[in-house]
Amino acid sequence: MMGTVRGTREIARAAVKAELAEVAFDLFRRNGYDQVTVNDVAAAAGVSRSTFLRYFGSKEDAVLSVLDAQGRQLAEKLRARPAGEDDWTALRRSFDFILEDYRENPSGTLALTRLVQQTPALRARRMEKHSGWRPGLAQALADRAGLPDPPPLAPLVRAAAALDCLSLAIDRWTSSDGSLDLAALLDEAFAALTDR
Amino acid sequence: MMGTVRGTREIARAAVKAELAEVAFDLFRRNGYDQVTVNDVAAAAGVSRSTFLRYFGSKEDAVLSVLDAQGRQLAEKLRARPAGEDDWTALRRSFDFILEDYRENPSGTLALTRLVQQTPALRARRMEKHSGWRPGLAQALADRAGLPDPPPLAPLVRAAAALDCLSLAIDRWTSSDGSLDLAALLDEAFAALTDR
DNA sequence: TTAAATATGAGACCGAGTTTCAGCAAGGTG
DNA sequence: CACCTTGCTGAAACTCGGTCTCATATTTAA
Repeated sequence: MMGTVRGTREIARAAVKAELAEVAFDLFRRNGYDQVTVNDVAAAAGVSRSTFLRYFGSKEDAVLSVLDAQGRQLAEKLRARPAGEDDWTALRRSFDFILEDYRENPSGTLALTRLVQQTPALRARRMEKHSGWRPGLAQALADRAGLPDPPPLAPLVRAAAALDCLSLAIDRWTSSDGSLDLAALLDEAFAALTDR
Repeated sequence: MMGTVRGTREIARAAVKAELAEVAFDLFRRNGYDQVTVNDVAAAAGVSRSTFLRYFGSKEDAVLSVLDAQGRQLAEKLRARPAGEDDWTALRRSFDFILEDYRENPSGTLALTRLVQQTPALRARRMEKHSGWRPGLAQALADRAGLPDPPPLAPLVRAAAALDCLSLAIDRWTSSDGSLDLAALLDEAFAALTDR
């Protein structure tokens, strides 16, 4: 399977979007999410309100649009796990690529997760995105197990629980200011599910 | 421990609130949540917009304020479970009182869960409420197990996973138009967690 | 060069939610 | 009975996020 072909147009769009996201994030972090209006961000980025809202469907997405790619990758990673592996191990291992981001850039990710944690609107939106990942992950689990369509409750429940482990581990890591080991926290969370 | 003393004032307030909720629900169900404005509901209930928004902090809460009581009761029920019981059984059993509502009034609960399922804003708000229940349930589990403060990840993870079971089972039951057995679905969901 | 597609900006518009203020009914006190 | 306090209500102004429309570039393709 080939990577998606991206014209110069698309690349330019992505660059602008990244720029806007960074401007927005800096403002939010400095002055607080609720204190900064969409107008403020647009003005700071030298762009109109309309344009800003065309790049991000909502104010929250200026912070959380990174998660969209993560969700897609996550389903891929899960499908790439060896066939014999049990659900919990497969789910846990498919999270590894996310942990890399946190390991490579702790200060950046910490700033972001802190902002999310402090802002109810962002917390809620993150949960929505996570819950949007559930069907894809559940389908991946069902396919791996050769389950009939439509899949029963079990894979959905496991996907949901695993995603909870991820968010809860990240939240705890954030609360510790990054001093705890995120991978260990995630293992601990999964253990709470698999140990009797 | 005695029940809370409620003056006539409080009772009147509760009655008005219930009346408003019903008017709102009927309108939402008939015309769709997004098509009905807060003004519409207020007018239909013969009350001002201000008053409506004083009773319910938000439009969503006109539908979902019932969950607030459920959350409080849930923590109580969990604390009332026998000491020796394992976490999963205690969590599962503490959900029983919720299932009673569904058994007693299937058509009403079906209409409500359908509305919630069809409306992204309501789905999101329900998730927020559920996630707000997690700390209370986790604390109850930690207290039962005699865990030190602050509780580790495990009880939080288990509370979250159990609540996912509840929502997923209810959603599946709703999708089946109430034809499946909700208690069996909930058992099935929990089994996906406890079975290896 | 021309024509079609695409990105931007501007402004009107809608609806949720907050805040302020004024009126009003109920209940207690002298 | 008159008085005053307390709390509920309605009206209106305001902020802000999000949608929609239209006009105007700017680019790409033919």
